[in-house]
Amino acid sequence: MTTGSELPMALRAAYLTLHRRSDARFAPYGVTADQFVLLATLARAGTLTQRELAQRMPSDPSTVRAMLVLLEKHGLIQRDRHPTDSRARTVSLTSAGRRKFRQLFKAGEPIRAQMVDILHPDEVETLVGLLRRIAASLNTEYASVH
Amino acid sequence: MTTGSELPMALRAAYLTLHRRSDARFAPYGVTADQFVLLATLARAGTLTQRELAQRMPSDPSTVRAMLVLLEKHGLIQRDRHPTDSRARTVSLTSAGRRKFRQLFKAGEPIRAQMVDILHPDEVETLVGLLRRIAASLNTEYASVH
DNA sequence: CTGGAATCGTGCGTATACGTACGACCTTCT
DNA sequence: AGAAGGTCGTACGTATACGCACGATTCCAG
Repeated sequence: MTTGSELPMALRAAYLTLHRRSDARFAPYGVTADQFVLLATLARAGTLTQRELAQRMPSDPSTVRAMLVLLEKHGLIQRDRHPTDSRARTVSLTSAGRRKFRQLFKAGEPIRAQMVDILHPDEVETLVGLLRRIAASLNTEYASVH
Repeated sequence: MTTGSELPMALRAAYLTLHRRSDARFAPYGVTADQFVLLATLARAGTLTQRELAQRMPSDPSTVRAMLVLLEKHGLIQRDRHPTDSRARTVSLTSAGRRKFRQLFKAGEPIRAQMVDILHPDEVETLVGLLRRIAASLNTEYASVH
């Protein structure tokens, strides 16, 4: 209400709605919304360690691992030993993964378009900027009194 | 990138960051961020059916049910038979639930404040408005060609 | 007032989101 | 070199987020 709850609630509602729609949209391809995010991140970056991938999603490393195990089983990504750091594993798309990503990107187009169409171009830019400021701020522990 | 992916990604990043921070903040009270949302919704509305509660969160009814089973076990909410509709069950906070909610609301204050402090008041209003338009739009199936 | 459609809650299966603890390995400092 | 401390991935447990199918009930059309 008159409290500061409106922003968090609106953020939650918007995200969950987007997530539901995306899941439904990608389901016929046997892929989830979050898997799409992972594939998109890899498509952009090429090869990453699991850690780097998790940071860019952004998601927890242990969550990403579970997703990778699944996606590897489905043949969309591959994990190899890191050339110099034998703790790490590198992750990249297979050619099947690249192909699948292109399909998904097309399939998702209507949703992205719908989000953008109801806003003016300026508003999109504003919104993205505000969201990024929020995320950046919430990632810092906000040095309290000491 | 230059595609429409920025908005969905920024929305995802902002929400997940908020969710992590909130979870960490509420953990000492034995409550999750989503449970807080549920309690807050009940605190505002009083008594609701499970269905109505799910719509307002907004979450899936089966998700809400699982949360209610947990919260009931913890003594924070109670479920009773609906007076006129014997299919439905009504949900409301117990007095322990109301007490807990007041604590949580205070505990969450710094996070809400942090979100608002880095924005001008106008920006907060703008952001909430934009998020609501997005959510509303994505909830409608966007009548395609026919 | 009766038979079909819609609605409520439940149960089950899968995927995500974390936190935490662990072993293996790298790095750095002495 | 050797020890201390950090980092990488893994494994496990819990909570959410759904979809789907089911039985029970209510609602509505005829």
